[in-house]
Amino acid sequence: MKLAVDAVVFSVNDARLRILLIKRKNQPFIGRYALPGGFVEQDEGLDIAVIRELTEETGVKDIFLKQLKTYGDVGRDPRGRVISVAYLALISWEHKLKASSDALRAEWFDIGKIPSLAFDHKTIIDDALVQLRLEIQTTNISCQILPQKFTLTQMQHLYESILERKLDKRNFRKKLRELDILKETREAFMDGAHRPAMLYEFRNKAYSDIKDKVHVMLK
Amino acid sequence: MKLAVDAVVFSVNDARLRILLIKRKNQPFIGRYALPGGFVEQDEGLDIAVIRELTEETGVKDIFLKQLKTYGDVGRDPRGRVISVAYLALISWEHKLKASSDALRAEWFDIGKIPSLAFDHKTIIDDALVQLRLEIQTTNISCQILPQKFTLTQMQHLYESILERKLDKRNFRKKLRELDILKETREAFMDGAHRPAMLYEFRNKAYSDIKDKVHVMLK
DNA sequence: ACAAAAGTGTTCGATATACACCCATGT
DNA sequence: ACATGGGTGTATATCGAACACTTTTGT
Repeated sequence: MKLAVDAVVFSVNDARLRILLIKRKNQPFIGRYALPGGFVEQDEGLDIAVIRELTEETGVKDIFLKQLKTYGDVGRDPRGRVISVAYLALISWEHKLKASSDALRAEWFDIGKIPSLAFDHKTIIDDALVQLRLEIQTTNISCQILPQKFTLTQMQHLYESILERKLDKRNFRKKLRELDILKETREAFMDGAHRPAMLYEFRNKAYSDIKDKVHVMLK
Repeated sequence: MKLAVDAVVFSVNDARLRILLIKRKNQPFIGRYALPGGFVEQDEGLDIAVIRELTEETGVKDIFLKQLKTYGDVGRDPRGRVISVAYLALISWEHKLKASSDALRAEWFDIGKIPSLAFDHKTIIDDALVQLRLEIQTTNISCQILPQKFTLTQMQHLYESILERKLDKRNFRKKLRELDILKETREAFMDGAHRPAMLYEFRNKAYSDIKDKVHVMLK
């Protein structure tokens, strides 16, 4: 019986939610894409193992991790009994891939354009998305996936791509004002022939519930 | 490296939330109380393993199970590396303990009067309570812990003992009416020198989100 | 008659939702 | 001047919270 960890790594770029996948270079499922992950060592904690694997395989550092669920079906790995502890992982597009040795196999996919995957990894991603949808509505978890400084439109697009629905700009901003979790920087962000946008940052980047209440970010 | 499952089994009786614990009869922690559970067999799924262990140790059948979290700290078991997948388990007081051979060691404790526990089981219970508090506010999970037929006051007491706060009777009942998840039986329940209470049952005992929305049951 | 829990509606404040126009910039 | 996305407020509807008295039974 072997114990593995796998990470569903999300990031956002260009208003689209992205997921990190690895092209397998060993059997089984050689050539197929899979979640980054690997076996846990004998004297290694689970969280440590995920961090190690992500660093090895993707060069990514500074990752927010949250344990998701453990997958232990008997037939899930053709090599034999492998139990995998899945993690939800979030990083900002800023500090993705410093292209370590092994990292070449890591590729970002648009959520919704995910290729056929090895093992039960599609199921794991589906579960991760459900969890992410819950968390983004009830916690300040988006601070883990947005860049340090961001515009409110970027943030709204992140919410929209995770929730898969349009939100109302004025209501979204009003809610953010009430929550008082952001602060203005005095910097503007320009990316086209239009009025520059104010850049914001989180007052507190520690993961926490919003308003210590079940709470919904709305239309 | 060994894989175990442990279950945090909740039930409710006499308006108090109860938890099922086992007195250990082996080292380590001999004589201490612990969560029911045990090692997963080589060709056994996780869910199957929990059901088997619960049946063996407690005689309990017909249990609602939901995977909670996996505990894999290196030092959590003095015998060596043991990873434990924890489950939230709910049963109605009706079909608890048919006293199987091994079941004698199983005892129900009032939540809040939990003795000192083996391993990291106290942490697991704390995590389970957080999860249960979330679920009872957003799903119809209470159908898994209430008896088949129950009074609204019994149900309210269940909510109150899980949420650890008083709820308002009229608001609680109004909300239940709006949710339309219960139906009246035509039976009355009597247990003292007072007006008899109507017995209700769930329209649908399948676990599901309430109103497919994040939703709060209130004061 | 009294004690004890069951049952039942209304009012008020807070929050959710819907919605349209002006602003600053590059070309 | 126009095209593009940035930025802003108000009115209505829905939902949450507070609150007290009558009913039915056993003793």
